[in-house]
Amino acid sequence: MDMRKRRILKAIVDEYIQNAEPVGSKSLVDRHNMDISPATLRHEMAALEEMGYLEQPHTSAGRIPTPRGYRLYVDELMQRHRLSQQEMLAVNDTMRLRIQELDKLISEAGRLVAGMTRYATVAASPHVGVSRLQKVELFPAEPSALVIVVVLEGGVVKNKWLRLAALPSAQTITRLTASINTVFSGQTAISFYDVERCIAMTGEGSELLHPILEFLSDVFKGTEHREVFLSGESHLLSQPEYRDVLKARRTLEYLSEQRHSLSLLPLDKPDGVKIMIGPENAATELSDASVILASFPISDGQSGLIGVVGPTRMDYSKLASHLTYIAARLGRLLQHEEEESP
Amino acid sequence: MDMRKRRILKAIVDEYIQNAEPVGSKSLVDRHNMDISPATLRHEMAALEEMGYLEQPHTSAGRIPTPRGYRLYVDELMQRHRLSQQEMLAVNDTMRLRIQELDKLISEAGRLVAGMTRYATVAASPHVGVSRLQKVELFPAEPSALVIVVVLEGGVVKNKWLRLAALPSAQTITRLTASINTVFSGQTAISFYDVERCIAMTGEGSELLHPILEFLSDVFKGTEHREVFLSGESHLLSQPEYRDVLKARRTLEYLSEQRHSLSLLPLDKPDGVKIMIGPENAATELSDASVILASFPISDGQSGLIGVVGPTRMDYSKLASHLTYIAARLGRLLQHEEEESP
DNA sequence: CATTGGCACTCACGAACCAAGAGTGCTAAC
DNA sequence: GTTAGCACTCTTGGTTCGTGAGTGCCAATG
Repeated sequence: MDMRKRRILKAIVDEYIQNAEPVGSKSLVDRHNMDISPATLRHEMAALEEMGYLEQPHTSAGRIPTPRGYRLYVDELMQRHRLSQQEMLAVNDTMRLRIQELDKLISEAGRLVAGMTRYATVAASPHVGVSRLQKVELFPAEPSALVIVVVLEGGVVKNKWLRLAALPSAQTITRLTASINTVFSGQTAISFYDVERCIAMTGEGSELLHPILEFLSDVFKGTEHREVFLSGESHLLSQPEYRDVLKARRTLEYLSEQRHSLSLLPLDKPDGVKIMIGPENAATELSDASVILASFPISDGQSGLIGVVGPTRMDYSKLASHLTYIAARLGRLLQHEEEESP
Repeated sequence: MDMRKRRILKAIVDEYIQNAEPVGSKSLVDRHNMDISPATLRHEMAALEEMGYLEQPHTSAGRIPTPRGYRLYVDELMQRHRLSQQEMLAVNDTMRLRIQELDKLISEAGRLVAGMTRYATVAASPHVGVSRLQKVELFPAEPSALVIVVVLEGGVVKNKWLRLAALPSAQTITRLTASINTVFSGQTAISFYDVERCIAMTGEGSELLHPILEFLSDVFKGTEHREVFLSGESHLLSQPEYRDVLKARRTLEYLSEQRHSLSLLPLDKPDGVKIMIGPENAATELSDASVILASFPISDGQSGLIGVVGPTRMDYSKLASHLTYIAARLGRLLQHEEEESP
């Protein structure tokens, strides 16, 4: 594949990304002041089509890139978009969000990206996989309620509000906490044997164990899948490829229903950006959409994901660099909070 | 307004809600086997139009209800839909969701409603307004991290993961916890004076107070607005009135952007269902949409909201009863968890 | 042999037009 | 007060047709 073909392909993809219209030989020559004639260009375009990088929506229309064309484009042709000083400043500024729960932070980051890129955005909490219990804490909170706080290794904190007929004594609470922590610290699930042991160890008040351990079990189960937050759905609708409501609905439906088990998420390269173009997506529902994902480290090896979803015709270059920057910033924010401001 | 007109109006609204098409005199007579002729019906329809309950999209089309028509319909005409045994069972079944954090529960409930009603759904956490601090708890969680847990009266629990260069001693932590609780328990905000007092009381280790109190302040601020969760957005697109992508986008944009300050939410009747039809919505962006909201009690006077958004042509009767039932169930679930299963 | 101008051909798109169908208002008769 | 009849209106869907952007092929050229 010679140099000229590459330049032409790049020009076509760039053009199509901008205008969303099949690009023809004449208009391309005009706009990109190339030094060849439309006829020559047509030859080359026919060749590129032959090779599978371009296609025609119908005879006698311009060419549009195939997924394979986009692939070559993102891998080799596109020039890396660099964030301007201004853009970086804007990110940093907005990023100074008040961090609270991890989940909140992540969903908020998704919203931020949606706002900045004007694309539909997915953000996912870490896939904790099996996560060890670090600590359980109980404390009375109201005349007749107990708050259970569960901390897992890696930063996940869950709590539950437990209403009771009567509040147990301080002593009982201490004993409960102690026995639960002794038995389950470092565990990754609740076994029948451990429950027995815990009941025995607790003695009086052990009837309270039931709801607490049930909650603990839910927490363990909950960490098995990542939680996925969606935002900026409306931006999908502003893309011309989703002018057809039915298509838009299908995509949106898929995104919001498969939220839980989004299988698109395996990200191998630890820190890189992953781009999935059209049919490269595992899900057939997304076979005419593209997904760009970036991961950000949260703590010891676990990482969250943030990315955008849109039509295959998307501004890969700009989005990739935006996502990289934001993910990096997010990772830094999460790992060394104390040194937050420069 | 005589009885017959009311019956006719009801029939028209029912019909239009089902079919989404302007209803004409002939088809109405056929389908609702009325005992009058189309011509008479036309007279009545003209009268109803005169009164402002009906309108024509264009001359020589059938009639559709005006917002005012819908209003009369929901206030006086529609028969209350009663949930079937099956439907109730389905609700209860799905409702047996694992309760964790309050926010999660609420957003999950929203998703549930979206799935059941096939409408776009909003769910809002309680508008706590000024909420008193009940308790702050700190505990070490990792070699170099501290988890802050803040409990407010009314059931809101917030936590934050605080990374530090070095973990303070157990003693210091106890002292910090004690002084914070002493000074701020029952408070609704952080005053400069209190901060001073707290620092003095803590003594050694008081440099840790800064990030903790900052978080506390964020929590106080955070409770000023309700948090709003959106789900089932894609259902909006399946309504024929949103076949126009532009309109759908505008509505969706409004819903997801105004999430924070949704001013549509003041609900006066404590336990009832509130229905806002078209222009009755404060927001002009929703002037051709309807909103049905139900509130559910969370604890002492505070309540959350759950509701659906759709075109003015919505199945008010069914939705209202569904929402009522779900909200009631939710409230019961939240207030007496222990007696969960019958 | 790659490049280019010329030419005939194709196809989506929008405008204009037309027929069918559903619905209306009005009027005169019951 | 109710109804049948009638003329009229307006949307909807299908067809036709011209236009324009684009193509492939070919012959001529450096």
